[in-house]
Amino acid sequence: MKLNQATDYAFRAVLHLSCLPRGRVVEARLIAEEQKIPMRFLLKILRLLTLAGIVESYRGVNGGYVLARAPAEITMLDVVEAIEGPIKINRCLIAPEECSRRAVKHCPVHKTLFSIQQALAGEFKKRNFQELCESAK
Amino acid sequence: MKLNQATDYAFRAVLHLSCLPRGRVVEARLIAEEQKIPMRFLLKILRLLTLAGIVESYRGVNGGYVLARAPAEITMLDVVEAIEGPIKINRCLIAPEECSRRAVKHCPVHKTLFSIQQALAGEFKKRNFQELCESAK
DNA sequence: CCATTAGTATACCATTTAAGTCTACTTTAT
DNA sequence: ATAAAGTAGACTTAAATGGTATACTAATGG
Repeated sequence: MKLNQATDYAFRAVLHLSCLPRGRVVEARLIAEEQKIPMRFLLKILRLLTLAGIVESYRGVNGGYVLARAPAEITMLDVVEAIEGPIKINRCLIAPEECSRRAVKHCPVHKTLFSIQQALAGEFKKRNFQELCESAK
Repeated sequence: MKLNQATDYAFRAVLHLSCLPRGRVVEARLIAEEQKIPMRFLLKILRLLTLAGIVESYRGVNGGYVLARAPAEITMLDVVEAIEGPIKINRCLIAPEECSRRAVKHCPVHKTLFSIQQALAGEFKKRNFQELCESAK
């Protein structure tokens, strides 16, 4: 029931970018130093954020990363899912075949967990990086 | 961001007991068979539930487990915490010393995660085993 | 056009955690 | 006394986590 360290780093990296003037490209190295994230590990995280369309990357001299859209349009859920994939709090919700048919049919636990999962996703979705950046000031 | 398999088993074990006539003592073996939980593993889980005061155990012939209180008084949060300990979605909330002072002071991420954590715990707390048992029928 | 800077792609590694099993022991009813 | 049932804790295997290393590609600018 815990977020990855990578997700925590991702929050901080996206927050860092969110607090910069819109459109400013910044190298991974600077984010790593500023946010105290191991450089190589951060690069992996930034790759995931890029693939998820949260940031854009530029290679070569003067390269780096920028937010792909306005901070207000990026939620914590976007970031969590970019790093960890869709939120699934329960094994059976991921692989229903792991539950015996009996369990699935008779066990209300799974239905309930699903609704809790939805609520949790909703909480992450409520928070965007413009707000986060404002409360950082 | 996922519950342990053990927690899922625990839900099912407590649900099983919740649906029995009040005060009925039942051996682990029966729960294991009925709920398709590996016997030895279930025993470990029941031990945790016992220590948490959710079930009571009786040793020896005709021994087994009973709920320690009414199903309506047992929430999913009780069970989650019995198995996994207090809900902590973020590393830094567990071990604040792992965050640099800088992060803690300047980073609104941690404050936000804490409020999400509270919401999540609230969701688990809302659900009790009387309700679960009723929806099992 | 090539040297430098910066991101990309993979493979690798060490630790920790999860899930489950094994052996030996204690308690209790009959 | 014996069999049934829970308790204790060491042990095992596999996967996930967190991080590193190596080699590559792309872009810029002198």
